[in-house]
Amino acid sequence: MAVTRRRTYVPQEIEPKWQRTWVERGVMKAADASERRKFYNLVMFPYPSGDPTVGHMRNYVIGDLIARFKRMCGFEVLNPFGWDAFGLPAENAAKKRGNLHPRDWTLANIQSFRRQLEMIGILYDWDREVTACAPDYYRWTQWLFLLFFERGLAYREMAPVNWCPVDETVLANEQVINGYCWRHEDVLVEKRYLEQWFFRITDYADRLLNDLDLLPEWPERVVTMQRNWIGRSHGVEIDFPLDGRAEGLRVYTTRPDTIHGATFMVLAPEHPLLPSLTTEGQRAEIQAYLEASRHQTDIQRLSTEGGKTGVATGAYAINPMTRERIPIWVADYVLGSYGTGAIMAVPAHDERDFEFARRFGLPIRQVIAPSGGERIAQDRAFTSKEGVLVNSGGLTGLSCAEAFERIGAELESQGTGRRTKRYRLRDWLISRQRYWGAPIPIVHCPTCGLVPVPLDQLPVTLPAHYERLSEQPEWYETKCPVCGGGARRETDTMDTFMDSSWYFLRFTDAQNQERPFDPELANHWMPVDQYTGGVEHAILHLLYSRFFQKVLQDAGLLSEPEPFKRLFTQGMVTRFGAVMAKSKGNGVSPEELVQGQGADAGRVYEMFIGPPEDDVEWSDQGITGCTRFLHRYWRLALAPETIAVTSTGADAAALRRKVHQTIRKVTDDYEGFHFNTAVAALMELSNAMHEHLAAGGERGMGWEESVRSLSLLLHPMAPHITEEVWSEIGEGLCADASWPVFDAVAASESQVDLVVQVGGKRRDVLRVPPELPEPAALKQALASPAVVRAMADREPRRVVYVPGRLINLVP
RNA sequence: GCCGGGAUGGCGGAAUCGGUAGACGCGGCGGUCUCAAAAACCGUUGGGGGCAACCUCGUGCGGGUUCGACUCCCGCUCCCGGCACCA
Repeated sequence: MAVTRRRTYVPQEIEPKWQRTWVERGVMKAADASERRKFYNLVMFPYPSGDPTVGHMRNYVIGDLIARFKRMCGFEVLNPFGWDAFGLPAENAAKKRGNLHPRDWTLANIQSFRRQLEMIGILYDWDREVTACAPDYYRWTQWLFLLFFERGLAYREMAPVNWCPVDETVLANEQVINGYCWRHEDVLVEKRYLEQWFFRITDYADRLLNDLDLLPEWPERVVTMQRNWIGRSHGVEIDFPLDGRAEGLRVYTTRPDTIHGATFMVLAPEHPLLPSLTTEGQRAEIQAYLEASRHQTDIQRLSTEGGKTGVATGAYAINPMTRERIPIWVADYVLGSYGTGAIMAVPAHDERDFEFARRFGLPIRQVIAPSGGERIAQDRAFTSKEGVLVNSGGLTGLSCAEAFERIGAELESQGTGRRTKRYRLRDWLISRQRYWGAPIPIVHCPTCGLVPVPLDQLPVTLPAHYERLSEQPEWYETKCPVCGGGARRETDTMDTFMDSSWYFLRFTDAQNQERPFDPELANHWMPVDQYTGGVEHAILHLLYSRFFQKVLQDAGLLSEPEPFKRLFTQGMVTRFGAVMAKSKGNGVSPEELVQGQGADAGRVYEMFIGPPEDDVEWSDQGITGCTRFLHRYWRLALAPETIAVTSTGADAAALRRKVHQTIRKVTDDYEGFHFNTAVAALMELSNAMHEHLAAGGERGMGWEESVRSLSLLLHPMAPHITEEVWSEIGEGLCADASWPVFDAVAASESQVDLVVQVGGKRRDVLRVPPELPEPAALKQALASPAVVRAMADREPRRVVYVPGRLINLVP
């Protein structure tokens, strides 16, 4: 008998069947031409490691949930997937396992990863799959490089760069964390002076900063991190005359208002004027200082906190406001790479200058005083801008802001300075000296110089043989595309962040053989409506992608200024206190989950475990609550007759009310990413349904509505079990069904709890209509024995009444 | 050091335009079923007091505002994340 057969819920018996059905029916295929409103849902494409855990699956479950939910709400959903498949881990793994090729390792991982996604029921439009290491993808990455090159945004320059001695390649600034390599937390990055490729991201600094205002649906902290990373400051460049020389010394300061307090100057060790400024008497000491600082890594320079070092050059500059002669020092607390590499030091109003002046006995002169006239502490710098000028000649008495403008204007009219801005952001170093990346499509010709590879010769494919490109002459020896003479291919590859900076565009037109994408299709689908991924990409990937979007907008290929409309950053999953990973021995694999509790229970649990933006601790027994919930749902939907009637008095209107309250709650929670409370609401509904049956409730239309609604609301989280139930109670696929419609009338309560307080303390609860008028409420409250006792013959001096919530009698 | 986020039962967490603190779940306890156990199901579960109706304390700590504070304000402690000589 059919009923007997389906009395038990066995996830392994139904899950593969529905996974096949969804694929056969093309459930997640996105149509470019559709009557429906588009919704571009994207999860960050992963680097395909071999052993994904349920921790990794968390954001794919979130993405799948949103995609399924939006489809049911009537959107044409684009929900694609791909692989960030270039990069060093593949090379390192290949090296470790002998003669394995990075490509083979990567492609095997992709297969395994994809299988695990599929077995937990995650659907994508696989027709649009993108693989960064495939020639038909990196061909277009190279195409985009050449676009940047033509637009003057890619350049080659000798520069001191960050070098990771383990990976044997350079790193972008963004990939250096406190002086350590981002991939090896115990490996110090070295400084090397090399010729490298850069992207002029600093040209876009203002737009990258200003357009953050277009992103109200990004997490505040990500916006803040980007803002700080770009680090725009407004200041003034000032030329300080040098004593006894014609040329000046240019400095950058954000505090020109403190110029009367500038009692010395400091040059960075790299400053070009340093050798010519150094006097004979100081030369030996300066040489020794430079020698010492050159051998220091960044981390060592940073660790000199609490003890700044420096040497006087013997030269002097003239303070243009006070006409004083002030000494010029060299110190490595001034960076050669920021501003002009030289500063005016105002020890009274800058902590670093203060510390330096204290150490070397240089004069400290206060020129700003708190506006309130308070005395300032003598043992530290007064750095507030809320003050007025003192000891500042004709400017004395002005506020800091007024003085900034006045001095700026004065210097500009004299031609000795100008107001300007600076950024912390540096140009993006994109070249890497390894094998497993997209080759930079440039040819070095001894006669023609840097020659871009013609577009019709793309892609410049990687040689089949796995070895550093610069070691493979048979690959890099070529002919110049312009003059035909002997030439050499660029042997650097591109940073993998290049691949991920535009993949979301390729998804809109993944099969295009003529161009990276058709602008019309890209503009149809873009921007990404919902982007979900880890916070670890808050700066790097998201900043680079925004940069690409803007460059392509300038090139006329895109119309939107920003690629990602709404961003969600999910937390990590830990187990036994550490981030879940196969290598740490604390991972739970998708296979284990599917074979144990089933994909649906795992998905529901991942959503229920905690707020999705928080890190959460996986609990092996915590999941049982979700398993029980699914079993209960199964029994309610398919075998309600097995639930024992233990009382009478079922209320059909109450059930219907609960159903509609749940529709509203779950819909709002899905929209607002409160998946944990959505699960709780569905559990509540199933509890109410169970009580309804236990109280002898009938199983007519109201009951059916509750089963259908619960199935639809649960489907995005637990698609297999709901699909199986739907095949018994509904038409077509549950995945294709429409989202339930909320009925406000059905959801409204005729009677609500009214809390009665006496002096702010809860004394009783009354069942009353929600809009009960105050006099009636007061009358009922005063009739309550508990209230009579608490009032103790006193009269209410005051009554606070909030209809539908509480009445508070204040004696 | 600076910026941001947080602290609620045994545990994960709900509830923040100020209005029943602890939804939902885990675990615990008691029970049904069973030869027994598991599973499932039912009941119960913040602390203290009381036979009970009830009373009382309780959202990191100390103050304050309010009829009423997990929620707002002031001052702390601790935890997490980001940045860290950017002039």
